[in-house]
Amino acid sequence: MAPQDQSRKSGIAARLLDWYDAHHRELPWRVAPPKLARGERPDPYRVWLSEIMLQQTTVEAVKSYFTAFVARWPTVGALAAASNDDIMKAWAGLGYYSRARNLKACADLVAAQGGTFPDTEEGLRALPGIGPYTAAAIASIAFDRPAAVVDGNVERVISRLYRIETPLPQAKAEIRALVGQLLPPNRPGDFAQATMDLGATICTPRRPKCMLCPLREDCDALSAGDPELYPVKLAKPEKPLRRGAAFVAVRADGAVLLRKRPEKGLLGGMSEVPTTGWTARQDGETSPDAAPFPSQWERSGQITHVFTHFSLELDIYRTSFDGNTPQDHFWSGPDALHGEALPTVMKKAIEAAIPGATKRKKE
DNA sequence: TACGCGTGGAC
DNA sequence: TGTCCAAGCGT
Repeated sequence: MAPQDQSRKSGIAARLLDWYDAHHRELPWRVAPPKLARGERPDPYRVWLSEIMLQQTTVEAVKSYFTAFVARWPTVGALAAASNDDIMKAWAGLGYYSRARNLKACADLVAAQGGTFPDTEEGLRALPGIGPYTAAAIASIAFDRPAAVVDGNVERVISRLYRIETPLPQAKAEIRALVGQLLPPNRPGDFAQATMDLGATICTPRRPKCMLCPLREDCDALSAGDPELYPVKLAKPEKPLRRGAAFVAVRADGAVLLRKRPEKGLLGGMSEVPTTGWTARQDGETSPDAAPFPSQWERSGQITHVFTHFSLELDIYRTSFDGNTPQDHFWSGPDALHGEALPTVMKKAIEAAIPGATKRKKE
């Protein structure tokens, strides 16, 4: 690298760290720079837990889940001792449920090693649910390792800083290399968090606040006047529409009939009301013939829900039922329903049939 | 490499 | 409204 390039890069890192010292966000899982300077270290368990929860998930959505998890399971050993079912219930609503299954698998492995997390990128990368980003994040934030942390924020900051025309995800390798060159040797964890904070608060996807940016003098895209055009991304495919029906059976005591979904795949390991398959769109009405048992099914509305790769329309049917419990189903009483491992789409379905049923009871 | 995998908020 | 997108991972 030419000397002037090296000088530019160390300047960028220094300006970013100065900005972070003054403007970093206060987050429940974060140890702020002043405490780090006094020798305080982050708890690797809390760093790991927060990073898993934050995968493709907003900080605001994660906060209450993180607080609840660490209050209930303060250590990785406590989490390993919990049941899969309790963890799925606690995760319900946060989405991407394979994360919860991998969380438990990872906790079991770490607890079996004495409760100590690996302190290298390579060691962390071998654990379930920990990919390139999360391994680098934990290694740098919890263990002060000089790792190149590249998430969506970093991709955006770097692609604007260098006005990278290569579309994502193709540009990822180039971005990772640039981050590696920018990385300051003394504060890798703060550098990673600073870049992410900058991306989340200043270098935002739309209407970035360039006038407030500590890197405005360094930014190629700002110089060219078009920071919002970066990062360049490939067009996304259209979302197909699928349709189906969901069946809400209510017992005289208010209990709702549920069953458990298969461990793998969409909403794996979560609970649901019985439904038909979710097929490509068909015209016309669904019919109650596909219900788990014959009954006086009454059409009770329709819900729509949008998943990552398809939209779903479910016709909702309701019935009162007091016969035998169908095979592989179970009843959840009105006091238990809000604590079930119900994904949001299933709460919507139940709410359409029994308004208020999944809401937490008032004390 | 490309796809499957949730949810809620911002605009 | 629809569209984008948020601290990605597993296969």
